[in-house]
Amino acid sequence: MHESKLHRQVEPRLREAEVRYTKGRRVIVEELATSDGPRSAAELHADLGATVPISSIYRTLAVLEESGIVTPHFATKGIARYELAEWLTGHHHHLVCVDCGAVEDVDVPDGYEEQVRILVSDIAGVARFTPTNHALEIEGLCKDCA
Amino acid sequence: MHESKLHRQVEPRLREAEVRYTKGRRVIVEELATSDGPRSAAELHADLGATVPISSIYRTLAVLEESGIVTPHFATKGIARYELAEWLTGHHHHLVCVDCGAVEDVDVPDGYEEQVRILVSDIAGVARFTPTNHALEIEGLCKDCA
DNA sequence: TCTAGAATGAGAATCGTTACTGATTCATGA
DNA sequence: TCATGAATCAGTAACGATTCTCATTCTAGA
Repeated sequence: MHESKLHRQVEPRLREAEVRYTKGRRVIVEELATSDGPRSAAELHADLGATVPISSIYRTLAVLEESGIVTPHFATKGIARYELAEWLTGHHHHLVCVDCGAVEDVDVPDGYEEQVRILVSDIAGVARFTPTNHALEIEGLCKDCA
Repeated sequence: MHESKLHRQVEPRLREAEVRYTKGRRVIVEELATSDGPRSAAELHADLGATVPISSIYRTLAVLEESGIVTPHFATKGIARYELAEWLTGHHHHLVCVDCGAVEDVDVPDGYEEQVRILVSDIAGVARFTPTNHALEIEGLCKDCA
């Protein structure tokens, strides 16, 4: 996705939330857009060469989460990783390496995704649960750790 | 599941790992067996009426995890919840309430589960990923929060 | 029973994360 | 452009979950 297009999508959403789209926030959004999986605050801090204080990263992520720009992800013990929300990136699932903890995004072919949607609504119906989203986490060994 | 049967399953596995199946460990295993979803260390501490020190609970959970008796679960920010491993309870998935944070186990009918298994192995194949397990997390509102 | 190694209890230390504070930057209207 | 107040920033303190340390207690085998 082109950065400018991304910013054009994010900006109105933040304006609606009465939050400024500042340079610091743009940097985080761009960094998340170029990652191929969710990133933790510490990883973003390193990615950006420690140019942004860790506290600002946490604060920015909190603001972006509240505005629906990013979503948190908790597959690994003790740390939260964030990625751009699905309305920006499209629906996808995760490959979680049980060895090194890396998380990679994967797209699911439409036919399969349809099956999953049916499955989810059936299961939820039986349990009197109102589903809003679903996540298929595939655990295993990534190509580096295999 | 009868407690005695459960202990008969757990015991040899711990012996194999050269770990003792002590009274404190039995108490945690029993408590997990009677819960209908994963429990955090703090929740177990409360469930057991603070009779077991919180540090012992963490240590016991770590030992049980290493021996493959329990598996951790991280759907909620900042806290780990544990449940008996699937070889003791059967394969299942989770309903995660985005409002109150409660996690409930749910069984998936065989036909559906087969679809999911095929989906997982296909996706993993494309990404050169070696899957060991998968988890379908259904987020939404539980019957109390709807 | 005795002994060595394992497990436990209690508290301190650590880690990721969040909250707070004062300084700085920004957006707006004169 | 300049002044003003609001928003944001950086740095640090505080926080809760988890891990570590070590003295004590327990357990299994000699």
